[in-house]
Amino acid sequence: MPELPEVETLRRQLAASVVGRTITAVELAPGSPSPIAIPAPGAFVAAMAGRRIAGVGRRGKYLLLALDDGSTLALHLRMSGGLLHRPPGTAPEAYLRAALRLDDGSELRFTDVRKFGRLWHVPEVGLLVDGLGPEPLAEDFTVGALAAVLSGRRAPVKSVLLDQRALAGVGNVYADEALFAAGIDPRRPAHGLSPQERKRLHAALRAVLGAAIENGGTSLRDYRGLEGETGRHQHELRVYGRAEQPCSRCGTPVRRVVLAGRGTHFCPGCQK
DNA sequence: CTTATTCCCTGATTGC
DNA sequence: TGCAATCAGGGAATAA
Repeated sequence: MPELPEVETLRRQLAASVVGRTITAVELAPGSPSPIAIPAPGAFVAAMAGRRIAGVGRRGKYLLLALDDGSTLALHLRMSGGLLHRPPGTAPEAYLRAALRLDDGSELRFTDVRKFGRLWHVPEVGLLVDGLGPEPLAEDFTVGALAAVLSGRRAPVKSVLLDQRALAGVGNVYADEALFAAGIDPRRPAHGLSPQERKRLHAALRAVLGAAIENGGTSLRDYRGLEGETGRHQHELRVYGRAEQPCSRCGTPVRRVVLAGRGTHFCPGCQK
């Protein structure tokens, strides 16, 4: 499940490999639903040809390719989407949904088993990302900013962390990991955290997300880097996917419950 | 405004 | 061994 660290890993790889390249053609695999959200597929293909990739950004879990005419090609991998940069002549992957051919003959390929991922071509990127909450790794994301995110929210703190309008980029894996690192029970009402707990959660979010980026992301079922390589952060997970196994810190079996419709992992011994 | 639930989609896993 | 039912989950849509 690509979350902020996985998308950021891809962004950094793209910055080093495709910025400055020009898109010569786009190929879309048949099948529905179309991976192109906006505009209609035909218009999308026509608009891409001849555009130079001027830069690559990220907002939450959106990857944003800035094009030379000021428009943006946005990509969201959702559950099982992948982005690959392949040399000329590479055989097509299974579940290939879209390919951007570049002027050096290489291809940027979007694959997606479960077909939830989407691409958008928009003249103004704000239309897509303005509703997102703050970036947890931004310099101005202070403890106070986290307090503002949590205030007035009676929902479980994990549900709020997953809410992209509250906080951008955190998904199921890193929400569980950050709450473990902060020693907070994911079921606690968000507004009930003490100042000390908010401080711990703030530090934990930034530490966990930062470490995952340094490790090139978490490769569980689906995520791969731009060259198809696996990340390394799956080896650092403390609670996610470890139900019934002893907590690495206190030995209590890790519990799994369902919260916000998502599998939620925590240590009853460490997280109060 | 809030929170909870359903749905999309398909490979992997589980149950009989 | 085979086949059907269940599970996984990001986010949009819907319900309350």
